[in-house]
Amino acid sequence: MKIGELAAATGCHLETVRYYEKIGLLPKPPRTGSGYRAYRPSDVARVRFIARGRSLGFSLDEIRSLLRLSESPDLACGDVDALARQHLTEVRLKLTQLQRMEAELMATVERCRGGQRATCAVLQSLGEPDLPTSPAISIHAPMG
Amino acid sequence: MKIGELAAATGCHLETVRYYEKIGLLPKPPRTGSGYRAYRPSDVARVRFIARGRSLGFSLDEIRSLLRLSESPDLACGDVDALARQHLTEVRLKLTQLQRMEAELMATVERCRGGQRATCAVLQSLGEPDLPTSPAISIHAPMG
DNA sequence: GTAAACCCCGGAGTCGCTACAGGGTCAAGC
DNA sequence: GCTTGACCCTGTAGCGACTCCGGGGTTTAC
Ligand SMILES: [Zn+2]
Ligand SMILES: [Zn+2]
Ligand SMILES: [Zn+2]
Ligand SMILES: [Zn+2]
Repeated sequence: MKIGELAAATGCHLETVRYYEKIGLLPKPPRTGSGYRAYRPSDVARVRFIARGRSLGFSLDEIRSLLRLSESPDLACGDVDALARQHLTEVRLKLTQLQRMEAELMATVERCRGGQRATCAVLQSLGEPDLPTSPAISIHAPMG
Repeated sequence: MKIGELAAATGCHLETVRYYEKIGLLPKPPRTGSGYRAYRPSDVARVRFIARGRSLGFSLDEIRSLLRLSESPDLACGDVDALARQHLTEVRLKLTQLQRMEAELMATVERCRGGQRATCAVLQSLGEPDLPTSPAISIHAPMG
C-alpha cells in the first residue's frame, strides 16, 4: 500500500505520515523499485494509534513512549497508566486555565453592550493598569 | 527607562519586548547615545495591554487590531466587541474540545486499574481499530 | 501519447516566544 | 586605572506538530 492509501485509511495527511517517519515515530518502510514507500497493514494500525493518541492530546513524545511500552507485551501496564494519568493532570490544568479565560472574557464582553469606544469594557479591561496577567495559553495554535 | 525596567514593570521578558517591537506591535523607541532603547511610561501601558490580551488568549494579531481600534477614540466599540465575541467563541470551542478530551482520558484511565499490559485499557483504547479520532489540539505548547 | 493523479525530496512557513553567541556599555569598588 | 559584573545590542536558531511549496519523477487511464 502506498502512502496515499495509508493516509486515506488513517485520516491524516501524507505529509504527516512522512513527518512521523522523519522523527522516528514510524519505521522507514521498504520502497518499490521506483522509490515509493510500500506500507503493510500493521502500519495502518500504528498510524491510527498515533492519531488516536493525538486526539487525546498526547504529545508525540508521549506517544513514542506509549508505542515503546506497547511493544513489550510482558510488562505490567503501570508505566502506561502513569503516563496517561500524568497527561490527564496536564489536560486538567489546561482546562482550568481555559475556563478562567472564558469566564473573564465573558464577564468583560457582557459588561460592554456596545456604547462609545471611550467606555468600552473590553478596552478598559485590557488597559486597566494593575490587573494581574495570568499565564497566557495558546488558543490559536493550528488544530488538526 | 531601559528595556530591563520596562520588562520588570510589565512582567515579561525583555526578549519578548524586543520581539513585540520586531513584529510591529510596539513602536521603535528612540535610542540613547550608546544605542540603548529608551522607553516612555506610555510604553508600559502598551505592553501591559498586550500582556493582558495574551492572558485572555487573544492572538498577537487580534491584539494588533485591538490596539489599532483603541487608538481611534471617536469610533463606537462595535468592532472591538465583535472581535472579543468572536474570540470568545474560539475559546469556547477549544474548551469543549478539551472537555471531551478530559472525559475520554478519564474514562480510559479509570477502566484500567493496573493489570497486565495485554489488558491495559489505555493501550486498548489507543489500538482500537475504528474509534473516531477527533481533532487534535495542543496541550504541551509552551505556556508563559 | 498525453494528461491526470500520484509519488519523491528538501526547505520554508506557522505561533509566540526563548535561548544562545558574540559582542558593546556602564557603574562600582579597589 | 583596572577589573568585575550587570546590563544592553544584534542576529540566528530552536521549540511542536505539522502544512505547503517548488521542482521534479512515475504510474495509470483513456
Ligand atoms: Zn501530556
Ligand atoms: Zn465595547
Ligand atoms: Zn481569538
Ligand atoms: Zn493500563
